[in-house]
Amino acid sequence: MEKLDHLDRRLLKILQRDCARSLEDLGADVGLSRNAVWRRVRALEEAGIIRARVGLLDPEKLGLGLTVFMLIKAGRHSPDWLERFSQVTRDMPEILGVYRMTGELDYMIRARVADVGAYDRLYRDLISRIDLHDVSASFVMEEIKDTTALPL
Amino acid sequence: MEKLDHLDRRLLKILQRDCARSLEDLGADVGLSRNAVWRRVRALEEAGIIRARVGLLDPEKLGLGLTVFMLIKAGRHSPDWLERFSQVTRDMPEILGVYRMTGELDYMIRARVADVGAYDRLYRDLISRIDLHDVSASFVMEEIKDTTALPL
DNA sequence: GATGAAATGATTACTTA
DNA sequence: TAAGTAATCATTTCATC
Repeated sequence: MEKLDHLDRRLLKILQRDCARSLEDLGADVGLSRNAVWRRVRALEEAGIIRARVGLLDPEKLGLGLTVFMLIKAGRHSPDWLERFSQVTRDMPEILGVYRMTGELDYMIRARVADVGAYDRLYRDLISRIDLHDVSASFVMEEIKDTTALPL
Repeated sequence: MEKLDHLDRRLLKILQRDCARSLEDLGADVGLSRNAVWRRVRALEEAGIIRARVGLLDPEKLGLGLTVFMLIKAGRHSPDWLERFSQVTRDMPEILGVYRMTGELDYMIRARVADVGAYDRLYRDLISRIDLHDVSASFVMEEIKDTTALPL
């Protein structure tokens, strides 16, 4: 896919906030026929620019009121260790994000759990599966902002 | 809305990975007629358990290859300061997440930018708008996992 | 929870600029 | 190459059982 033009950007801007809008509706917003919109959206999907359309659930209502960030030092730094760490964290559904970082801390984990007790179980579970040198947790008291919408 | 049953959970599990599936399709997966699925999904939306349906875009393909976490100490702790901090960060589209934390650091910001230069502009922009005592940045070298799907 | 009708929306083929 | 028109096909929505 070639460069995005102004209309592509406007469509993406809308779709990354609400992907349930009809083509007609989108067309009215950006000033195109529903077909022109359809073709553009399909091209954006095929190019992988739109990676997925997903439902965003309310964590509070599902009993997942606590977000925790875990700051991790690895201890070991072999490729095997990283491979295992990746596998283990990908397999744990409470873990939503795992990032290898620059700076003092080696890795950061973002997780969603019910409460501090559930975090403790997650922590024990994790360290039983993989060797970690140092782990410290920071809990989120307030989510001031949290969006999946990228700047366009 | 009353408690979620097994079928609700199965539907949510599917929808939070792909919300473009047809009702028929979903029904085949969970063993329900399209209409039974329709009613359940609508109830989940009305209860706010499904908060939104959004398109997830590929940050790399949009020239936003760098994720940065900013660890922030506030300096001031007045309600006014917090109000202004919230407003300022909500207004900056590169900033995707802002969290008030327990522990030593007061706030954490998650942002997406093109490169280190773009981060520097974001940083300057932020500190020009709000008084911050201490800011340190950690860049993401590798995204091992990053999902919007909650554990069900 | 199921059935089926009516309304809406998505997709295709074709035409135009 | 990109967009519009119109016909067709699929899906959603809703009344009724």
